[in-house]
Amino acid sequence: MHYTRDNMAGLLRSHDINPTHQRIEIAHALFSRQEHLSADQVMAIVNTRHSETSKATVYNTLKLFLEKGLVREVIVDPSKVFFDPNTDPHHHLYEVDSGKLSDIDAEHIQISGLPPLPPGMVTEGIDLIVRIRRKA
Amino acid sequence: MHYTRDNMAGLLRSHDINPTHQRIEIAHALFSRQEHLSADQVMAIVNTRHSETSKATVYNTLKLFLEKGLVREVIVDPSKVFFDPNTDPHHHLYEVDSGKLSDIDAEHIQISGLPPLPPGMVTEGIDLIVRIRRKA
DNA sequence: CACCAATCTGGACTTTGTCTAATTCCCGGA
DNA sequence: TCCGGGAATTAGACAAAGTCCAGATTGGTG
Repeated sequence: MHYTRDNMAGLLRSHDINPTHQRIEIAHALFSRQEHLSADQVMAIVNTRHSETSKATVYNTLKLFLEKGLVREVIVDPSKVFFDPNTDPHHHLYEVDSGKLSDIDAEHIQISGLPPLPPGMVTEGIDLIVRIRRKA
Repeated sequence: MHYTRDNMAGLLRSHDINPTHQRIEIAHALFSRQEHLSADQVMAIVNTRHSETSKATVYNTLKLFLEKGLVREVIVDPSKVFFDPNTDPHHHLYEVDSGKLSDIDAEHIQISGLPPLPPGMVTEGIDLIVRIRRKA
C-alpha cells in the first residue's frame, strides 16, 4: 500500500475528517514515514518546499487526528509529545540517550495482575514504555 | 515513621546529598505528603509561609534528587513532569480528566513476552501507565 | 456570482524549564 | 574570632512547546 496524497484524502474521509490541503500534507508526512514525529518535525516536513502550513494549523490538525483516532499520542519525553500513525495496540521502546522511539508489537505481550479499577471508571489505554540505554 | 525535617537531613546524607535548608524543605514537601508533585507544586508548598526558595533551586534540587536516586520522575502528562518519592518498583494509574495520579504496586504485576533488547543495551526502567477515565 | 461556514493564519501570549553571573552561606584553618 | 574559598542559592533573562484569538481565505452551494 502506497501512502499517496489521494489515499490520504480517503483515509481522512473514512475517519470523518474533511480532507483539506493542509490536513492531507500532515497525514502524508506521518503515514508515508510510519514514524513517530513531534509537532515540530511535522511542521518542518510540511514546510520544506514552500511554507504552506502555520504552526496553529499543525497543532489543531494533530489534535483533530487524535480525537478522530487517526493517530496516537506518545508521551515519553517531558519536552515534547510524539504522534504515532500506528494505532494498532502496541508499546514503545525508548532509547533514553538518543531519543529514538520504536514500536513493540503488543501481540505477544501479556500484562497480568492489574488491580481492579475504581468503580465507574474505564480504561482508556495502557502505555508500556521500556526505557533503554547503552551499556556503560 | 515520621518525616521530620531532622529525618530528612539523614535521608539526604545517606544518599550522598549535602543537606541544606532548601533541600531539606523540598525533601520534606515530597516525603511528608507521599504524593506525586510537579516542580510548580513543590515551589508553591515550599514558599507558602515566607518566600524561601527560588525556582532555579527547586529545579536544580529535583534534578539532583533524581540523579541520586531519591525520587523518580513520572512522565504522564505532556505539560509537566511529576516527581515521585516512592522509588520502590511500581506503576501508575492516571485519571486523564482530573490529572490524579496514583501508584500500582509492582509486586503482583507480571509482564511477559517482551522482545530481546538490541545488543549492548540495558533496561533503565519499565514504565506502565494505565490511563483511566470516568465512564461516559 | 454571492454567500456562509469551515478552515487557516500570524502573532501575541502562557507555561515549563534552563542558563548565567552575581551573591550568600558555611566550614576549616590561623 | 576572622578569613578564604568552594558549594549552594538567587533573580531574572531566556528558550521551547503549545495555546489562543481575531481577522483573512477557502470552497462548496444556490
